Amino acid sequence: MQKAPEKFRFAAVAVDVVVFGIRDNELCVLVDTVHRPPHYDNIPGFPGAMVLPEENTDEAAARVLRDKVALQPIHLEQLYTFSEKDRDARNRVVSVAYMGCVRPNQIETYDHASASFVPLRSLKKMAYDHISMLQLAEKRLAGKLEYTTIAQFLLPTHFTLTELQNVYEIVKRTTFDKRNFRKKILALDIIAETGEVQSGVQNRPAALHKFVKSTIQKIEFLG
Amino acid sequence: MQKAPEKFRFAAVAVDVVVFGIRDNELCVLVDTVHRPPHYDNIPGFPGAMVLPEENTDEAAARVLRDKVALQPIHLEQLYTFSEKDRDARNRVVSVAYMGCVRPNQIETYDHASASFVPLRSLKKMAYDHISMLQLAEKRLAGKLEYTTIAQFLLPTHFTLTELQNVYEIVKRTTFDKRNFRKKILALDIIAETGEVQSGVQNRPAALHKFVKSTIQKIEFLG
DNA sequence: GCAAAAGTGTTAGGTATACACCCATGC
DNA sequence: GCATGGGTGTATACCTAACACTTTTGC
Repeated sequence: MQKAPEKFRFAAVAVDVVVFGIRDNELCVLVDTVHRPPHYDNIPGFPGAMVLPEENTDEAAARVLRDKVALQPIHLEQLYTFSEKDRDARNRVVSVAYMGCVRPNQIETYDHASASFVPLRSLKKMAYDHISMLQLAEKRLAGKLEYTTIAQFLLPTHFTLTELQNVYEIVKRTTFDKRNFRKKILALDIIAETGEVQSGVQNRPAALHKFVKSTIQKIEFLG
Repeated sequence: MQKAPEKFRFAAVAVDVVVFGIRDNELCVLVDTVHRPPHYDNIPGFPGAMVLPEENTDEAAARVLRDKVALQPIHLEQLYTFSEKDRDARNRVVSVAYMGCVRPNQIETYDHASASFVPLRSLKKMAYDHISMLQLAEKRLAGKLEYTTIAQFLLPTHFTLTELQNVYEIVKRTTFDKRNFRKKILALDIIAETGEVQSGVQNRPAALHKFVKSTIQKIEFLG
């Protein structure tokens, strides 16, 4: 594959990845530390990298997570492309942003020198235009809960109905009636009992459920 | 603004624009003629161009329509970014695809040497990966009808309720009961009577309506 | 037996659906 | 007066929302 003509190659194509996960009943994102004097001095930013000649942007997003922050997200999808001329003060970079999800155990065991999962509310300033990315990603995630089974990627494979309801309540910043939530979600036929129950809890153990399909599905609008 | 380092500038960033409009009760898109031997020999493709140093991709998409096909769409939004390594056989091009809408009078009066509005069903083969873009854009448009007021951009500013219903039926490839459709759409309080009626029709003239807000709004899910 | 979370039904109000006829206009 | 599309109401089924108590377990 040839390079494009020089005059059109003023910009680099990058990917940045917003990875969501839930910890301690809070929505968190994975941020790395950006240190690029003189513009950025140890400020949080999403993991990202330039796209390489031998990969497309999906592959670049997966590589960034694997190689830069040692993480394999359970779900990854394209979010939006950010192309403002001055979004990177050093030179022209067009960034294809991705959104990902990880399960709670991936957060609990996560350990990295510079990157970590932090609650959304703790992020006031971020490098580049990453605050815009975060806002858009959060909206997209909340939206997708309503019409897809994306919630499964923020849960263990086997989970209780209360845990599932918590995902909805945390991401959508609202509360639901327990009985109505269960009726609605069970009527969709997207989850099934595993037959197992919780262990090691001090109260009545809840029945464990799983998503019938392990890939993302469309569901009927779930307020 | 500097250029990015040479090693990351192997790709060019392009935009391609999928413009929808309705003519003769059919959903049409604007296609231009791609003639790039030896790969493409007068095959339809969406208008596109390389992004220039002095613009972002939104601006590039607007410029492409203005300068290449002499069209000012009434609505334009980012669709998806296509980055497969071999999507352009000549060299590496990452394309940020946009979706636009035009009103019927813009189609009726449209006249251009190489570009034209054609019904979707007439497009079997297209240049590059433009068939994928078209499929995604069509799905996005149908989806957005349900939860936004995007339909307004496919209609004259003053329209009849039947015309509005036709937009939904054509794009979603289905039919609705007239009374139920009207009840639902009127209950949303997004459209108002203009006080005018149709003229020059052979039957009872329909009342003309308009969208209360001329920008795209979120609405409650409208099946 | 107490603390903690799990699990479960009913009712009422509102929404969605199915359905058919009369109206206004131009020719 | 006829052809054409415009405009309207009701009854039923379904879905949604509000609401509180009993069960099971570990300690």
